[in-house]
Amino acid sequence: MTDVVVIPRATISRLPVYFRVLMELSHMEVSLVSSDELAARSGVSSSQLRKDLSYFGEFGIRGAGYDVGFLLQKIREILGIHREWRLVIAGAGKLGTALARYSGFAQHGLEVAALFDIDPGKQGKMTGKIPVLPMEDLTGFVQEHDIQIGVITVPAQAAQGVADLMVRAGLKGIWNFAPVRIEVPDDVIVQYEDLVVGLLTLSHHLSRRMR
Amino acid sequence: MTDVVVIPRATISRLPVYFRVLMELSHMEVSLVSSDELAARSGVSSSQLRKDLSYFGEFGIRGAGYDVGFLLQKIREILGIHREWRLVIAGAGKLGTALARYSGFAQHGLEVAALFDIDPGKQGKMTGKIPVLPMEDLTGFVQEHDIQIGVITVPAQAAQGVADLMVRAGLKGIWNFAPVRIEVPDDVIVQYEDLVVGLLTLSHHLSRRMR
DNA sequence: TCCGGATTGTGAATTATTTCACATTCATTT
DNA sequence: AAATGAATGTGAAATAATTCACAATCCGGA
Repeated sequence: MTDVVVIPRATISRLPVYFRVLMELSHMEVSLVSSDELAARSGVSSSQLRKDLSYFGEFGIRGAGYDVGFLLQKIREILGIHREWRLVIAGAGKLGTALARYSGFAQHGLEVAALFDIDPGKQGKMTGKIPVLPMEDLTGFVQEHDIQIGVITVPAQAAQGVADLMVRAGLKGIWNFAPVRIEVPDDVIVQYEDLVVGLLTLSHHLSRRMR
Repeated sequence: MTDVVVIPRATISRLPVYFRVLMELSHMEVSLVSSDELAARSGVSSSQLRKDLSYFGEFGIRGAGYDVGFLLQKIREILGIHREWRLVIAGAGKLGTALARYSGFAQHGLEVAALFDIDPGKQGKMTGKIPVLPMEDLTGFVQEHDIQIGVITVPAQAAQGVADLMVRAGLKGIWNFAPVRIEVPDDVIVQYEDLVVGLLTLSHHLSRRMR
């Protein structure tokens, strides 16, 4: 009877926020921060913050607060960004190329190695420093360049095919922007991202309020 | 003592998924669907689906299922997309221009009217059929063209200034891609969208599993 | 070395969300 | 018109997440 500690989904999604705030504090040369201060800057309650961190260990100093550098390193480890991840993007359309050039990733140890597309008109071009390659080269590229994560930015109807390709190539994590569920083996993790959800949530609240 | 029905956040975020599945069914000329079927296609349990819909009314036919067209219309109304929304995007960088051209919006009655940027090098150009205008023209444009929603895709440090501008222009809904909290009056709704969260969530799960 | 002030870490209480299970209701058949 | 079968709608139960509140502990000063 080992009791498995289950970490709430929402806790994980708040860690990147804490991380970012800690980075700011670090740049401001702040070396110690209380849960009250860190929570306020992150937009959560201080008990929420402390509970979130408590799932992973005891990182604070009672009576004092948290050492910014130390906590930063701990969150880095929890989020798995103390190591580098390399990723490829399938679909060199608007979204794929925008993501490829997005600077937010590099800041977190994430390197976009290549884009892939079935359209020969896009192949061979460069998006910034990143090459656009034929989709059929994905498997070889992934294996040669030690890639771990695949990003899907192709149209919905092509998403399952691309996912299958990524699974066969050995990728263990898929970040899926196509608005469809995809089927993958149990050892592959899929993270869904649906931009329309956010906008329609806003639309819903707006239209409620204007009613 | 009127009991206020509070609708779970998560319920709202599932409606766009149901909507999309219903659209597919509609294209497949399916006119009646059971909660089991609709739920399975949406990746939720059937009781979840029924409970979600029950917050808004009784839309089904006991013993039979849901009329696809009727439910589609009801969800359209709940999400506020039975009317048209017009939006402007502040920040004509990678993300802003990618969003401007994203076809997913038009499909939901959302029209991107213009992009705004402080960089004169970007002003005057067109992104598809959408003009890129100077940031100082935002207020006038919003008022002349009856815009309701503002999208922020500028760097974090510029986000608050842009939000202030949008508030002054009279926008009541803001979709914020900048990774910072912004301060707005109570009558303005802010929807946050942080792409890094999804990727770092994936990174976390991956690194746990590889441990 | 002891004391006072401050802040963490965490069980317990509360609140929110999901699932269960079945009474209710509707369409269809006889 | 009544009986049958099927699937919704929904209170109640179970589970999950958040907040509360305070004991535990640490820092710094006397």
